[in-house]
Amino acid sequence: MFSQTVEYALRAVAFLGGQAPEARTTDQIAVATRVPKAYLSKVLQGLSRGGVVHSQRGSGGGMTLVKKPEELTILEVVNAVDPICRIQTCPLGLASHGTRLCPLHKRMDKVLAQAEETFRSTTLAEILAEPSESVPLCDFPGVVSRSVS
Amino acid sequence: MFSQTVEYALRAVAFLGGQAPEARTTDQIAVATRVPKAYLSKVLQGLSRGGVVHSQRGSGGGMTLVKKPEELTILEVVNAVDPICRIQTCPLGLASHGTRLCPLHKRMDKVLAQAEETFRSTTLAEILAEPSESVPLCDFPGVVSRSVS
DNA sequence: ATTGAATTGGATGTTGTTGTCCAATTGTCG
DNA sequence: CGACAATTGGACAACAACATCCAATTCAAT
Repeated sequence: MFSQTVEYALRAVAFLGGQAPEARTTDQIAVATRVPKAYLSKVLQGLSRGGVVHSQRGSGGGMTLVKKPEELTILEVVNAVDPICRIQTCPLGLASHGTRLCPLHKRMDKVLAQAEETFRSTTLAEILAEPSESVPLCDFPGVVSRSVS
Repeated sequence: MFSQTVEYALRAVAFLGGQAPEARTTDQIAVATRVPKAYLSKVLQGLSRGGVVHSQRGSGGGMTLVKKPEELTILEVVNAVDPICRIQTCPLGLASHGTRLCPLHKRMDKVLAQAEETFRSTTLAEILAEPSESVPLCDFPGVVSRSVS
């Protein structure tokens, strides 16, 4: 139900958020998140255009989060690469349905609305801080995920 | 976020539920739901294999719902053609994560769980009966959707 | 200025979804 | 039985998603 692109984008952001504020290279992110390097670069381009990450070229460059984890919602990440598109009008194009959705599409849109809300109300910081048996992207349960550099 | 296949399947089922219990031909469904005929036949095959509809060949044949609308949930339809696949294990394949999801994937799975629940708790009958400005698949607001035959 | 590190963009390949077409099959009806 | 109606299955085409590769560009550091 979620695209690979979304999955990859969230992993990348989770990694960046768990690291020191210094820039991380695409290669570093790819290794840590187990995402194919070449494709990850495309995903990161999307995140960059969407204003989620900042990219810096040249030696010492790499990717950094634009916002602090406390201010970055999952929804922003998702929407940057694969926007949740609410059902606005009748997909059948029935003129009479206009803006009002029929009961069927109301249910489908409800699911989209729930997804939006769940993602909007979750910040990256929450995900990183949440006590859990397994830390995001980290192979050692309960261990604080910190820089390897 | 939803596949075309799911959209088409739901339209087809909504149409069948709004009709008399007699079988409806793929052509009839295609016209009524504005779904490409040839592709619809594939979708209906899926619904048939999934036990949602029954198909009858030959003259006078066509598609019928297996269950009564009151007993058919939207989830059954969705799962027949494009199953909602919950996140069971860590997508990174980290051994240590095992069955426990990290906070990130917990959130993603939560959305899937919400979708499942919304669809599970909605029957076709509810969708057909719900008072609305626009009846499913019907071009005339407020008009009861009934057989054209 | 030169070198090396890093992103960027384009071209390309691969796979899955969507969609079409048609012959074969199975059934009803007269 | 014969004619017709309908699904079934397979092959195929178009397009988007996923993925790879490489040359060009940009920038820091020396």
